Amino acid sequence: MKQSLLFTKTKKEIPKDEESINARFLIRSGFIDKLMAGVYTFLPLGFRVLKKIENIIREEIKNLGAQEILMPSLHPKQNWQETGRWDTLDSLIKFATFYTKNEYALGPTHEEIVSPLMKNYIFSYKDLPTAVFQIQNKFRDEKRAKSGLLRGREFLMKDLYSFHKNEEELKEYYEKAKSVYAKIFEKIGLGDKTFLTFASGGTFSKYSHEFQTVSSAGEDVIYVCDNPERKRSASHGAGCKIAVNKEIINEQPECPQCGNKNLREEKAIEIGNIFELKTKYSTPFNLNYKDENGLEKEVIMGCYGIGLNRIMGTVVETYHDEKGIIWPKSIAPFSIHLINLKPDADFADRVYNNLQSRGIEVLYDDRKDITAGEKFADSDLIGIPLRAVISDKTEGKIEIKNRNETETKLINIDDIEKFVNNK
RNA sequence: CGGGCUGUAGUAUACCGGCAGUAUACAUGCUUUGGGAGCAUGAGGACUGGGUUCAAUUCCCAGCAGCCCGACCA
Repeated sequence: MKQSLLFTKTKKEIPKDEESINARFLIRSGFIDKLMAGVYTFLPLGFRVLKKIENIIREEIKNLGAQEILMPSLHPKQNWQETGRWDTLDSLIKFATFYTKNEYALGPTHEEIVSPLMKNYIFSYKDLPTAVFQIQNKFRDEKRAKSGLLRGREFLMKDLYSFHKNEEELKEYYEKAKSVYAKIFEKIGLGDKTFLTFASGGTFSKYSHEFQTVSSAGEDVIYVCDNPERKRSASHGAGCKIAVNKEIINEQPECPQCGNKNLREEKAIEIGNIFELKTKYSTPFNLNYKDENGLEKEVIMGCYGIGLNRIMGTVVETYHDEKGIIWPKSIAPFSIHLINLKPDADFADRVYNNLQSRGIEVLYDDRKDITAGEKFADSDLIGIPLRAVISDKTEGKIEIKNRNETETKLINIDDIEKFVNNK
């Protein structure tokens, strides 16, 4: 992508009325644009990041055998009345249309839709287990949207629903979902700071589980265990990686996994959660199946969510310096930021075309009449992990630098790929 | 939903009961190119409604919007 063609521009001024680091950097650098409180447009750069996150999630969720679908955002009133949540769920956005006076809701979650949907397809124990997921915008009437992408009124979410014959089968799936989730956050670059957190609400383990990323921008308070004696197999060994949510710390004052009593209080952002729904939604919608003996039984359900916008905001909160964002490679909008400082673009154009032909995602700052300082400042702000500079000083070579380092290297064009692919 | 603060140009801000100023971004021209460059010229502005007043962008009230704190958050 040639930067001269990018319609967005960076801004020097810090946006008024944006306190959070993620909103400030993402708006200044042209990743997002605010429409209203908690509602943002994803601009070309931001959209690329969102898609990267989405693809990582999609790829991993396949390991759970779930099939991707897309359910409507516009929901009929009746489905929400079946469960009573039309009246009890404060954050449900409800409205009546002007002409027909029909009443609808905008989907904040999809238990009320997916349960009657699957009733059309699940009849027998032979149809179970099965699972569906979607990546879709959700709507919630947050009383107080805040902190940029961290708490929005419209946001992209991956929601997965699993259907089982019995609780043992659900539990098995639930455990598998736990490890898939850990893998996802690892890939996105939040693994080191993300803790499997025990919260209230479960039954078979008496807990539900949240994935909480330690951050000063977080709204939640958790008590983390990073006991190095007990390393979680799925992680890279940053200790136990378990935490307890504040809401249950009094009943659960020690690490549920290793018994460590020295838990550390931290603020954290909830970026994912997993719930056992059991028959909470199969009952009102009569979602049943026939077992081997022809007996009618209720389908056992689980649900599993990940907030994509929130992940993007959390990454910016976690990885930045005073100059701008520092994207992890896996979700950066581009792999390399190529900057031309020479008066003529011949060599830089060749390098750009060469990289493109090798399938490397490159943002090429080909803008004329922009000073070196401004290009560097923009590059730091946008935060692509690798920067390549071509100037009169580089004499046919390319100066390369990681965003999070100060050391530069002069290399030949053929060696660029090594830097793109390696850490 | 309670409390507080704030609405001035695309953005960020200043002053003021009587001609609204600056920076940045934008347009044009020239100069400039290793850390947000310089000169010149140009275009662009007081959230909405009501009140007080000879006169309101300024003071008062209401609405709307935004931010912060709290409560809430499948």
